[in-house]
Amino acid sequence: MGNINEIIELLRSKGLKVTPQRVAILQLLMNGGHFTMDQVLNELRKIEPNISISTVYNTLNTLVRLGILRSFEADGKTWYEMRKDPHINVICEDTGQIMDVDIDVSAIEREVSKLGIEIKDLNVIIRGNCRGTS
Amino acid sequence: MGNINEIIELLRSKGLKVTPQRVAILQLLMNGGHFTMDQVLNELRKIEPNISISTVYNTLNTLVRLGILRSFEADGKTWYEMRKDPHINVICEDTGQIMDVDIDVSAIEREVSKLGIEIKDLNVIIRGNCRGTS
DNA sequence: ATATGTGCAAAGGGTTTGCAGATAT
DNA sequence: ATATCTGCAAACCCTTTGCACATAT
Repeated sequence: MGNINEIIELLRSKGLKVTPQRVAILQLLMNGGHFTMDQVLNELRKIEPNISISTVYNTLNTLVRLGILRSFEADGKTWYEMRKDPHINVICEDTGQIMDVDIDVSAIEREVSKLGIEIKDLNVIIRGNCRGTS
Repeated sequence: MGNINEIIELLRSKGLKVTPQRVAILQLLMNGGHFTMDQVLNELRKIEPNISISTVYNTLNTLVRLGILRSFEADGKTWYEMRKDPHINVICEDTGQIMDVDIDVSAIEREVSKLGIEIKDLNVIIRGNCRGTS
């Protein structure tokens, strides 16, 4: 997790320059979880104290465009996560946290494709109360 | 569709005052479709030329809070629609339009409930290309 | 050497807020 | 009569943009 050589390889393969900022951002996100720009910025400042808002946005948006990250909007902010198998994002109204729930959504994809719609991205966002789950 | 007496009844039943602005907003949304605040404002100004941004926001947010409308976020904006059976919102990247696709999502609801999560709202948002569909 | 990336500050777009005057009950 | 609602303007996020300097290749 967060393997540096893997990250360098990934950036190079996409034609991106390998900068400390980009490596740090990818290391953070590769450990899993969901982050807003603000959360990324705060974490990154521990490692790269001078990293700027625009660099974080630039990087996140670039990585989304290249398909490395996914983004979705909730609570008035954009959230970023590593792109992986389609899943469900559950937003807990008590804790404000977002968690992944791995449920098969291929039935929905199949139905929608049948209608002639080419799916670029699928987001299942559930707002709820996760008390009872840890 | 947009039955005025029905709307008046609805507002009264929620303890809201029946104002021309609220009636007009509900009439618009009861005909179906998805609207941003801006779209609502533009439509409403045809009927109530002096209606203000804050009134539109106030009304939309109040109606969401009372469960009459649903809202979700996409493309940096909040979208509003009448609350009805769970369905899928497909955002067409070409036309920018949002359309409903009625697909059963109860399987997902069941799975998530099993995990002890109390669902307050379920959103399935698909970004795609609707060429081929009309 | 040079194309690309970074940091800063300013601008942009959507949404909320505070408040005085207006309106529904 | 009065609690609620409306409209206006200002304030508040979050995100993007322009540009000079710095850095990776």
